[in-house]
Amino acid sequence: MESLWKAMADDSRREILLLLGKKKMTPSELAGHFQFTPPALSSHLRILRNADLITEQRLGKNRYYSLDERKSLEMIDFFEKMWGYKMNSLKEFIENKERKKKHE
Amino acid sequence: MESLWKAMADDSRREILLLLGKKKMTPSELAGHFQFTPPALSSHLRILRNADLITEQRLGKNRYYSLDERKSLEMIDFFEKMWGYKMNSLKEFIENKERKKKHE
DNA sequence: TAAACAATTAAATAATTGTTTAATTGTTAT
DNA sequence: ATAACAATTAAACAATTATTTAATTGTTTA
Repeated sequence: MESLWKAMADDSRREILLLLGKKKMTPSELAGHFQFTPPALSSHLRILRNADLITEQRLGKNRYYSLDERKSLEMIDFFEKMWGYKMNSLKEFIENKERKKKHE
Repeated sequence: MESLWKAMADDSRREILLLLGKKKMTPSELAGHFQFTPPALSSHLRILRNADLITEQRLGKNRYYSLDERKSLEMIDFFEKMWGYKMNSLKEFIENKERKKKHE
């Protein structure tokens, strides 16, 4: 497992992404939203991390995971090829948002 | 298998989508681009069809498959939730293109 | 330093998904 | 009707992915 698309294919992983989109969380905190055993959750987080969909930040005992925004561009690129659209406006939108974040 | 995201997760299926985006094709025609046995290809086409990513049109002995554009909206919706963006401009873009096609 | 905690990795098992071979359905042409 | 073709479905098998239990790593606190 390593592909972006395979990482997105799992229902629970997409839910994790939605949760991490709201705020960064530790695995323990995430666990409250699912039925997972800790290793199962850990495995999903590793898959999301390998796909660069989330980033990890270690702080003492805890690890904080948060959404890594860069990857959506790659999927948008696929839609662009698929439909032949030029989705530049969307790409610029996302890229601008990223640039803003960096300067916060 | 039935989910949109699982249908998208397979590399070959995404390639099929790119090919069908260019023009409608029969399975025999598609087969030229892959190593699949006919049943394997048929299985992928069924998965894409169940996910409403492609449509089937029977014509005599042949079946023509083509890209069904409606589904991309559902994935865009997910990105919208995930990033909290309002992607209305993109949605309108796609919806307009659809409306145009209908009147061709 | 020892105990407790957060989270992971490893190894085994369970579940899902993909591919093959064989048999079937429906269509055209002779 | 029957032969040939396009594509599918069914059933068995192969491969991949997910989940569990057990063991491990690193961090804090008593």
